[in-house]
Amino acid sequence: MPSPIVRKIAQIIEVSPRTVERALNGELKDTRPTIVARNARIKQLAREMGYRPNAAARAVATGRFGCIALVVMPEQELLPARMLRRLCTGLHERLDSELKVTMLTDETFERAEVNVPKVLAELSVDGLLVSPGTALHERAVDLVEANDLPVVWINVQGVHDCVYPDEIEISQRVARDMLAAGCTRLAFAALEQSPSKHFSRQNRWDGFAGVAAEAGVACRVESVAIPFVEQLPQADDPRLRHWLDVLARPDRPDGVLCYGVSAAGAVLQAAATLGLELGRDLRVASFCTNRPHAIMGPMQVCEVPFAEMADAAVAMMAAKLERGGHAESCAVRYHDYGFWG
Amino acid sequence: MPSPIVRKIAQIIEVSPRTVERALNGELKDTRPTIVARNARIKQLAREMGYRPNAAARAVATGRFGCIALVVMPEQELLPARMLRRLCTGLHERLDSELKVTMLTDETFERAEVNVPKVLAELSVDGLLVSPGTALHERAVDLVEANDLPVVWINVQGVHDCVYPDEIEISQRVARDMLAAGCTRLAFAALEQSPSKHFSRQNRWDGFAGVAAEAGVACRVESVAIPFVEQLPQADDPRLRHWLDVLARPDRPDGVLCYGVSAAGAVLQAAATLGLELGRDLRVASFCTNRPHAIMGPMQVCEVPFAEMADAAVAMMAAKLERGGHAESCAVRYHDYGFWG
DNA sequence: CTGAAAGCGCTTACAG
DNA sequence: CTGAAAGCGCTTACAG
Repeated sequence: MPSPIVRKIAQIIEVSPRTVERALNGELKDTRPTIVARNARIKQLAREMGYRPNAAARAVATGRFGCIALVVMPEQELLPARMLRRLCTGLHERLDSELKVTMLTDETFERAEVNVPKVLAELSVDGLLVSPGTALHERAVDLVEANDLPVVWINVQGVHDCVYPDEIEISQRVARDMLAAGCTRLAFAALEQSPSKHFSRQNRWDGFAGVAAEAGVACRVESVAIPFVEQLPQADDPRLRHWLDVLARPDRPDGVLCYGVSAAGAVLQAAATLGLELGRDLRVASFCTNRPHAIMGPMQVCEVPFAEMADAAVAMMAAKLERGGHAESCAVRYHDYGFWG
Repeated sequence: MPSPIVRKIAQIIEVSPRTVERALNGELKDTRPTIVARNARIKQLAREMGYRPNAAARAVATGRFGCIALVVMPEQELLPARMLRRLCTGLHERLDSELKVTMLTDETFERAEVNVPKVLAELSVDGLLVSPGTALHERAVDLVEANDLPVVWINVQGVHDCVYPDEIEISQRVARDMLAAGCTRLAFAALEQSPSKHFSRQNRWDGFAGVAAEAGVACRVESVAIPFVEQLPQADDPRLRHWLDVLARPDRPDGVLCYGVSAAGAVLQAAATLGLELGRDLRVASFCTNRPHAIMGPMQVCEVPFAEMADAAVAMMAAKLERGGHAESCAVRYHDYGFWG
């Protein structure tokens, strides 16, 4: 049975409810003025009476939900607003779909069958975008794959159905730029904790060190172990101490690529403290998740291309929804923006 | 008609489909071993056959969607992951609901009736959480209120249905701390562009300057005009130049509260350049949206309590869903964490 | 184009 | 507890 509002409109206009629905859906292509006017009247009435089509009812009838889920992990800070933004608009434009955000918590993993999020336990979306951040829990993979919905993995490196940044290419670019600028002792600044499990850690090093090796230039890792703290960096931060030490050596590096801004902050501050002039004595480049708004110092910043990854993920989802099966993974290129102070 | 899987299970167990559904929903409280075993078998079969209840069908039947929308604006970077996290878990736990994220784009505002997002144009959620960031577009208010769903405004200051941080109280606290530490010339560091329209701009100044005035201590605004750039701060950043100038004066401030980390970065860097010792010559405090991971220098950081706002928003939504009508607005207290280098 | 019917999968309400 | 029926609001498919 049609909704009360639709029935009331039907009564007023003196047509069947089905005709009202057709007019509302724009299914009527009759161009005769009478019909066109009637349809306009129907739409007008619907607006006045506050009619809104029930998306759930349509989903039941069509079997499509018009909704895609974004599955994320709780630890991660890796949910940049610009990615969310592009996912929203991309899904809207390309798939006429909305975005549901779900989180896999620790509880989800612990109590097996009990705490599965509704998106995975019920039928309510047409596909899954999974953005596990830096820590891809094994149980998460199982949970997602237990579902038979189309899946696209974001920022995960795999043979198919993955969208990830081309970390190697950008790292090579940075290394070449440093060499071209005359650097002779390269270093890769990293932290030892969690992100080390993420492919970006290895890829960034491989690309950077690979170019150095080819050129016969020294390159080493400077990795500081600090407990992974959710708290602010401290005044006697171990990262800062480490870099004060490294940059004081006679054979100090003159070109440093930092895994993230956390390491970069330490390098820059140490350099400033030691009176090194950036751009001359030392060149610094850093990856970052979000563009830093605060002044950090003259360095080159490589922003992880989350917006472009979102676009690629939507495109891949569209292809899978249409054709089914697996999709070829997609490495998204960094568009770095130079910034040599 | 029940779903094919349910019917098949019913056939196997030799009961009616309705009984299968009851078992699956845990509606059966009969403790007789035979029944208990049968129900377990039903659940087992459902699992094996990959049965998942159709959320849309349930929504049609019950009139509840089990979903809340988060409406955000595109310009904003104000969608901290921790807020999203708490919204997800809070809605799940307190309302057994999920979260749909929608964005109001410029197109939404321009072409009136055409580009209304589906969440607002259709029936698909039980309520609206609106987080407009720093720029509350007037059309956005209209669009949201045209809907008759329960609404909660996040980070908006209004008489009812709003959840926002208590900017005045925290600013007063900072001012008192600075005075207690012996500061005699206070300054509020701000930028002139967009956030100035947000209530936080006025409130932070009012709280800070109010305490200074009461104590008879000088307090002024140092507001730098820079074009609102989506690009990185530059080497000869106007903010930096301004603060180099301000801190070089003989009557330079010795206690500075910064509107955000963008301003704070300039203050800290200028202080370092001029050889001022933080904590002795100069005390700096700053608001921030996201906890900075990079070392910025010894200062006090007031992190906008987005997680707590999310909790309050969920609680308010729960209340409105239950009781209807308006809810009293809720000012969320900052829990600052001192950090004096 | 129009209308009456059946169907989507689930829940509510009512007999047995 | 169990089952048959009706209903939620929309779409698909089929006559007129």
